[in-house]
Amino acid sequence: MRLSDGVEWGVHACSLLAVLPTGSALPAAKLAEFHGVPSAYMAKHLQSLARAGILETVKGPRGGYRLARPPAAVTLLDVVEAIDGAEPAFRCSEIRRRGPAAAPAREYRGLCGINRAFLRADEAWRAELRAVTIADMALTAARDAPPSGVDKAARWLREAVR
Amino acid sequence: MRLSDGVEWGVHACSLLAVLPTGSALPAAKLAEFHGVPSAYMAKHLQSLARAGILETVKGPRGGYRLARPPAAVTLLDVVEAIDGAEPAFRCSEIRRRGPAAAPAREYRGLCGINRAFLRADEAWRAELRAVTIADMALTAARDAPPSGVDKAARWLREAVR
DNA sequence: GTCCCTATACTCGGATAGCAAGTGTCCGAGTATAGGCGG
DNA sequence: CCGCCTATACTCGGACACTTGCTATCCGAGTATAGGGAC
Repeated sequence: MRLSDGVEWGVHACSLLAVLPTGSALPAAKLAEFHGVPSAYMAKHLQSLARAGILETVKGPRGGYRLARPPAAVTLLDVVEAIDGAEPAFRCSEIRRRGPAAAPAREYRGLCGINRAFLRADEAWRAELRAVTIADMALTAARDAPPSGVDKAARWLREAVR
Repeated sequence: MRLSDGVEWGVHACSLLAVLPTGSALPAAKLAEFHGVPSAYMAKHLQSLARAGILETVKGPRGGYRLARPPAAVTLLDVVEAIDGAEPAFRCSEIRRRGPAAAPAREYRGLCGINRAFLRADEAWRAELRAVTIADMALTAARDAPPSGVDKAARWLREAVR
């Protein structure tokens, strides 16, 4: 089981957009450059985020992406589901209804017990991600990063958003 | 993000092995037949479970697989990690250290905040799966299944383990 | 009748193809801007 | 000097190859068993 790399990029991108001056936007190419990742692929994931209503797009010159909501109103789960999809990791194929011991399908009531257990685990995972917001991530990143890094980032941002 | 299908098969297989008479074993082909899945592929996952010490193998005629521990001592997490691997779903590629705002690598102390958040979620997921055992699953399956299905399964098992 | 030996058939185990989803890239559609032109 | 128009360049957006890892399968190595033969 592996989460798409795009999720990591998406969270980082949103965290950077969270500290953007109000009203301004950052194009995909700049976001990719800042994180040192391929521009075209970053753009793909930003599109997913925009489609999900997390980012809003500004077209034309001086356009780009910006957060569509306050950073504190965007959870990690929002980003994960936008990029990776909202389906649970465990997908029950109802194999209990197959094989020689199977009963008629209509006699099975409720979900398979195994499925229920995995859905509970999935919900616990989601709850944890729902409790963390992009605002938290931006703050943590600023707090944890080396001072020289924060400084360079601020300088770069001023130049990029010009 | 998607969990391997083999995990579902593995849990079902272990649940069936949990109700096996003590000392007997069930070959991969029979386990596959019972669940209506391809025999060779089921065998592959059973091998993973055996390698992880969850199942033990009995070679030769009347051989097969059986649980290596009491069903209550095998958790869903054990099965998941045996088949799907134990690595966390989110893998941090440290992109914070790349790009124009990066500081020298040695200045970064501790894990990336985003990574920490995802690891917390991962741990919550694991804790939930660690709390459920194969014994629970076998019991639940027997309780939830239609009576006719339980009956057919018992009959089939008696015949298969012969 | 009992013990031993051998051939058998059945089991697991790892090495081998096929396929789907994620990874990475490109070019076209649309638009705010900047400059030039006319009034 | 001011307002309008047009051309421009910059942006996103979806459609197109490629690679990795999961899916599915096969045949070989090893062993408990069952049957036959000797004592």
